[in-house]
Amino acid sequence: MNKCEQCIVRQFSSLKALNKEELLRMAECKTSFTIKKGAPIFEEGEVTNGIYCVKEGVCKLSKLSDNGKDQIVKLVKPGELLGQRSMISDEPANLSAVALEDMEVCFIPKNEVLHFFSENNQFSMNVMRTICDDLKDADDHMVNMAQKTVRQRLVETLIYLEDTFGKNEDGSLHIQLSREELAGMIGTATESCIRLLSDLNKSGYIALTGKKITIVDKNKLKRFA
Amino acid sequence: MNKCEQCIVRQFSSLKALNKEELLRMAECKTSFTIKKGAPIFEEGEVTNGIYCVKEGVCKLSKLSDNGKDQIVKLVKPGELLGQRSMISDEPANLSAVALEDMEVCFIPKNEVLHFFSENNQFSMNVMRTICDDLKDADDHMVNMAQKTVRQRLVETLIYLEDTFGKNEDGSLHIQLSREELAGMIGTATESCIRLLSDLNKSGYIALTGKKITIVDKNKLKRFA
DNA sequence: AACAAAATATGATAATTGTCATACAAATTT
DNA sequence: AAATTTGTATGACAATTATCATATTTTGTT
Repeated sequence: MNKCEQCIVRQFSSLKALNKEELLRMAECKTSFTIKKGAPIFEEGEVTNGIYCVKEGVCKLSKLSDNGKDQIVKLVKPGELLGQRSMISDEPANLSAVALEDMEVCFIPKNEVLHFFSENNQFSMNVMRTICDDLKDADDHMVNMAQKTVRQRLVETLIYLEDTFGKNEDGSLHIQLSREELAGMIGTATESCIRLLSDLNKSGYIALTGKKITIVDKNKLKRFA
Repeated sequence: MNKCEQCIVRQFSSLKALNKEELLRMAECKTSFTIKKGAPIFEEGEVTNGIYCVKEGVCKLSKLSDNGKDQIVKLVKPGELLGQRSMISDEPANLSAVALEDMEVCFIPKNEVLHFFSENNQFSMNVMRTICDDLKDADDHMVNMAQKTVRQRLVETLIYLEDTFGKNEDGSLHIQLSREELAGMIGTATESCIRLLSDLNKSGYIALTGKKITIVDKNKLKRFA
């Protein structure tokens, strides 16, 4: 079992407020998992009984809509925690978490987290701030969904993906999403997503090479949207 | 100045965790306001330096989109607190709050709230849970915006309005929204909103009498959406 | 009461987006 | 290597929704 004290991602999460003693305690009760690309960490409606700390890999948080389509609400990077909201509200998960890449995550039981909560005010303030950030993002996202066209949302999502997850050496987006998943992020039909990508490609704003998407000129793309 | 201890709405908000002493302290530093229908409590981008406790009246939380339209993110009832997120994140308001009816609100300065935060764990847990509820609502709302048709969103909003704010004696929705505001809730053009209301009226699902909207058969309307 | 301003309503039309069908390409399995 | 499955692409068309123009009604003001 690895020591949380030495974990690289610790300093990027709410957990940075924990002291040595608390980290030792956490290391003892945590469980580490490896999750293969495409596998779920937890599913909507599941009782999680704790939180997950993402050490490596990216996952999507999504919700199945009545129309049978999966809407992606958020992408989660290493250093972030999963399941905080459900734990605090004491409810089953509202969203499903599915790995987009091979992942390493640690599970920390609920009672342990709640213990740190009551003992370490800085920690609980950190968690609270994270949830507040999520709420702001969700509100903003909602306004975009309601008021922007599919084309605008697609362009903004592509730029977000490059800014957040970076590019490969060849300049293409590092994060690999299927067209269906990309459609699930912007809230549209897969065919519409493919068609718009195709348009952007023909107009020279982006380049498509197999599954790879390359933003040719970010500023021009931004101005276009 | 009224005593917070005797305030009716206290028991419905996170403030119910405060003890007598804390309530006395709060009563001394709070400021009461009367806000006329249509007037703002605070605007997007404004530094608020505290939270507002809604004693009477309903307000809308909205955000101006790039296309010039105002998207309504949430309606806030008596007993709820405003500006919690901005206070915790230590950021200017992300949303504007505008009264939909004449209102009575109390302003509680930030440093006072933060003091209760550090002293009273139950209070901070209550606030945290409220924000978690908001986050869940926002996520769900986002999925609806992305995946449902305007008609579905309109129907669900009408039912939400009746369930949440009740009806007048004549059966019409108690809360009064302009067509533009209703369009701002469901994320569509005002004309589209009016047209769909007109359709629902002609089909007998709802009745329109001037500005008043009456849901004729809630179950039928639900099934229809 | 008369007027102006704002809100609601409706028509005509265009633009956007979704759906279904089908083709093609790539990945996976046999 | 052939075959099956899965993902991507495109065409044709229908449905939804937005925009602009213009009535009509309601509200507020003088």
